[in-house]
Amino acid sequence: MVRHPLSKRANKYLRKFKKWPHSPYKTSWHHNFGEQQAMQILKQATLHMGSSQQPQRSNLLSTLLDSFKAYSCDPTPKAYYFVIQTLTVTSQLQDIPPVLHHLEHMEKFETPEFILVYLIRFYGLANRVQDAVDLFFRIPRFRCTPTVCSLNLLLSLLCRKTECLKMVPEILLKSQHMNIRLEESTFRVLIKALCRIKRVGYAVKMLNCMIEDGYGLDEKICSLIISSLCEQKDFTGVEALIVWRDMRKLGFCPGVTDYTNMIRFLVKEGRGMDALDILNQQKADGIEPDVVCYTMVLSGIVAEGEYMMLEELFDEMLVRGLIPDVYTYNVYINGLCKQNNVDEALKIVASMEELGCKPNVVTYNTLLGTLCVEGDLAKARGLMKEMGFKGIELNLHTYRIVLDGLVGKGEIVEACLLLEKMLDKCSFPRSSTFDNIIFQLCQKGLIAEAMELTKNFVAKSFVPGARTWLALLLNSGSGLEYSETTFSSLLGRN
DNA sequence: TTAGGGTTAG
Repeated sequence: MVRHPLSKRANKYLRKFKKWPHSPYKTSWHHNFGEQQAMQILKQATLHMGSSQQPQRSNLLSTLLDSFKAYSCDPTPKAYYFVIQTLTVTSQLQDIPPVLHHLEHMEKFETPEFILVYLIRFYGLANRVQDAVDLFFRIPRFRCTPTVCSLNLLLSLLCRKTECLKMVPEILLKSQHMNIRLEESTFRVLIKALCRIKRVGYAVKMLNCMIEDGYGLDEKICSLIISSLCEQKDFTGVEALIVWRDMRKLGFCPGVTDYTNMIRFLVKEGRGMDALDILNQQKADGIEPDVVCYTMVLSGIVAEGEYMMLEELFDEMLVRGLIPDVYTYNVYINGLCKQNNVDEALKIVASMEELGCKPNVVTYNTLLGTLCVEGDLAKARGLMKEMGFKGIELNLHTYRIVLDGLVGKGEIVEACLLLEKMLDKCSFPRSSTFDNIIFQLCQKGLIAEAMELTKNFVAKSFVPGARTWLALLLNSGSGLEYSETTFSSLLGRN
């Protein structure tokens, strides 16, 4: 049986034929249904737009308006958002202004900020910074109250590019007229940008301004400044120490990460004793430094040649109950080696093994380095054998250290054997070392061997230095009698 | 809570 819903014979008890006034629920349902249908049409239109041979450009706004009109509904913010998203994703940027114009002049609803935030972000990331700025200032015209979200977004976009930074002060000033209250997050955006463009001094000034404005000291911002300046390559240790001191004066209580960042930075800058000072501050503040902090400071102290302090600090660490690991021992052993005290260093290796801490390739490289510089090749050979027994693989450093030791002592045959092992592993010597070996081979009249070695290394894309070519040329029987210096100047190298 | 830290270079 076919039912005719509108037939007069329809069951009068059916809800839709009741003669009650429309309930708000029913109206709302109808309304929602209409909006959903309109959205559906809109979405289908975009699907066709993508697949059609001739894309119906600039029709998306009309489709939006028509589809809602067909269901007697007003276009919703959601529909506008959909249109704007589609236009950005499909790069139809020229169609965005009419949509915004319509949204501004023809609609009545308060445009949700996230729609404008979306577009501002899109413009910013698409290198249309001016469009982003214009849209930001236009926000109130969409009956939308701009918040710090939009402001932070715009500022972070501007801060991405050095050339846009000059716009920041104006934006900040105008945002005050737009009644946007700056928040700590805003300062964080700005301070981050300042740190990135290496204006940490200004970042600190801004921090001072925040405090003067009654914001209270923000530990997160302080940490951000510390970590940012520690990442800067051309920031000096002295500058870092000044910032650190100033922030502490403002009442900053550094956390373990801040201490670690600072110590690492100072050590890298070659300021081991300043790093030690920071470590002492850390202890005084009741924050226990761990093995890693101690190891960093120890290495800084070794680099500065403060060996007395090395002993003292190593002992202090043990007294505090910290257990040194292989990194710590390696630093300590390096300190002993720097004092040419290899015997004591070897004792430490033995004792660390007793304590269950296995020496590694770095431990051995450190020892080998000193032995090779001292010219004690017998002990160096012994250590290499030991590495073999213990299954510690030689790495590039090991080869280069030992190779230099052999060359330095004129052990050219052994050096060549090691070079061949390196060749097998594609580990290349420093070109100066290689040049030296070739030079010495040639001097001994082993021209064919020198040629062969060079050929094999060059075949693996190794680039010898000028002295190799010079030695081979001078000894290749070409009859050339240029002096070595003439060749060097011809090749532009020494 | 986790990661971070160590060796060469005339």
